[in-house]
Amino acid sequence: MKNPIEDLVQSNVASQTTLPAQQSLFNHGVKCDHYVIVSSGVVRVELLSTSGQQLLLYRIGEGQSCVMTTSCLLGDNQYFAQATTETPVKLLLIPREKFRSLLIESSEFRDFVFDGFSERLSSLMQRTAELATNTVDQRLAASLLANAQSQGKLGHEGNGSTVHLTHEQLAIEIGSAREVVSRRLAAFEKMGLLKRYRGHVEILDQDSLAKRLSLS
Amino acid sequence: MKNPIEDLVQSNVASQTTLPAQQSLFNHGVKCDHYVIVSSGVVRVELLSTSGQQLLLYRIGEGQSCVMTTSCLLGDNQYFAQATTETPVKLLLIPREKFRSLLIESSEFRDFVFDGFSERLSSLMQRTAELATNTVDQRLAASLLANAQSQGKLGHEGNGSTVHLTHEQLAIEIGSAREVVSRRLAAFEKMGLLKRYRGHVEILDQDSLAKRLSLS
DNA sequence: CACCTATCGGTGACAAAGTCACGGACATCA
DNA sequence: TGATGTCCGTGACTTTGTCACCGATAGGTG
Repeated sequence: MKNPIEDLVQSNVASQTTLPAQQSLFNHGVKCDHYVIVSSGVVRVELLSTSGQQLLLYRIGEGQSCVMTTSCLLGDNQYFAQATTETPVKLLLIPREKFRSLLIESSEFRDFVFDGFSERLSSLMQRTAELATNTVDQRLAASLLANAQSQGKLGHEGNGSTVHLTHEQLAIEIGSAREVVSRRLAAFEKMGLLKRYRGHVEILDQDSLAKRLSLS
Repeated sequence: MKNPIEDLVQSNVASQTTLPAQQSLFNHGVKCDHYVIVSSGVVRVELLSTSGQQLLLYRIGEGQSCVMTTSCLLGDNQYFAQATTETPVKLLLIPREKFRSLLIESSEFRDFVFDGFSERLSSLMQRTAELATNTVDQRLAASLLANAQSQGKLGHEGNGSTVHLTHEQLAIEIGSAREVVSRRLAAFEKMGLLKRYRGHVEILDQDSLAKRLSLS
């Protein structure tokens, strides 16, 4: 399905904004009176409990809409989640009234909005399932593989890759605690799967790591 | 917000079906080519993992739509969840084509559909937050209070109430294991908060139970 | 009634994960 | 060359989950 974003920009229906990285969305004028689409960059949505715990719920990538604000547009549901920019982000803003008329006029836009809801719901359920079902080892291995950036150093050492996340960040990623991640990483290192450094992890054996996803 | 269901029934746009309790929705002809609304009764949606674990995600009550099938209508997302009737259930079915045209013609219907999505998303996030944040004791106490049915026996004993759930069911409800629930209930009984019986729990001290929701 | 069977719940032993309280290592910057 | 803040390691402990097994109870059925 094609998203109708470019059309909107060209026809001046949507206005654009830019935000730097590490900014909270809801403290910066992006209120609930606009429909919001991320046109470039990544926004992370995470829960934060009263005790300061964090848990990553999902990310909003390029071309995806911020469902939370959409909900605000339509119902009056309260959310406990916080949205933060992970990278510099460009946003498309569509005023509430324009949003409503677009829903009526454009079947493509309607499908786009529904699809956003549908995908979010699906990914949230999937995430919940992973958290409830999989062990810390499995989730950690999955996160390492997902965040691995291959380091093709001039065709040399084709299997090496690095994860540029702190233990703290990995813990939020997989819904666990920093200490637990540290210990499991230490165990993985002892098995020769990876090497630990300050601020990043070097993955040595992707295949063995991948086997941990499903097994035992 | 008023839902436009009655209109739909009267105008013969929606067809009705009835299902008994404890039936899986997806094995009974309710396929993804209809938009589904629960007009009476309760449907529970739960995850089930490969190892047979269960986890209650949410319930669909009267006047609410089944978002999962809605998603199926629009996108092609896969779900790992299973929907089961908890009580006898009446369903309204709207064929896919009629659903699409309703979305265009009726702003009320459109709002209703969006609201369904929005509520689900909200409740799912809330549920995830509870599971991730609260302890077993807190969730158990909350579930007991939520499922307590007051037993006003002719104005006598105004504080007594009963929860007609097995330990197993309570465990699914709060996302824990049967044994854990048994042990925590035993502890609660030792504190004089409740009394255990086969198949149900009698709550003696609601106030003290309520205090466990937030504290320590 | 006696028996069978399925469900329900209790329990011990253990494993996995989370929490608390440290302290040390490293980087950055004045 | 401190001073500070972030990152990580670790021990001790609590909470929660898992496994294996058992007895108790309810509801049939001959």
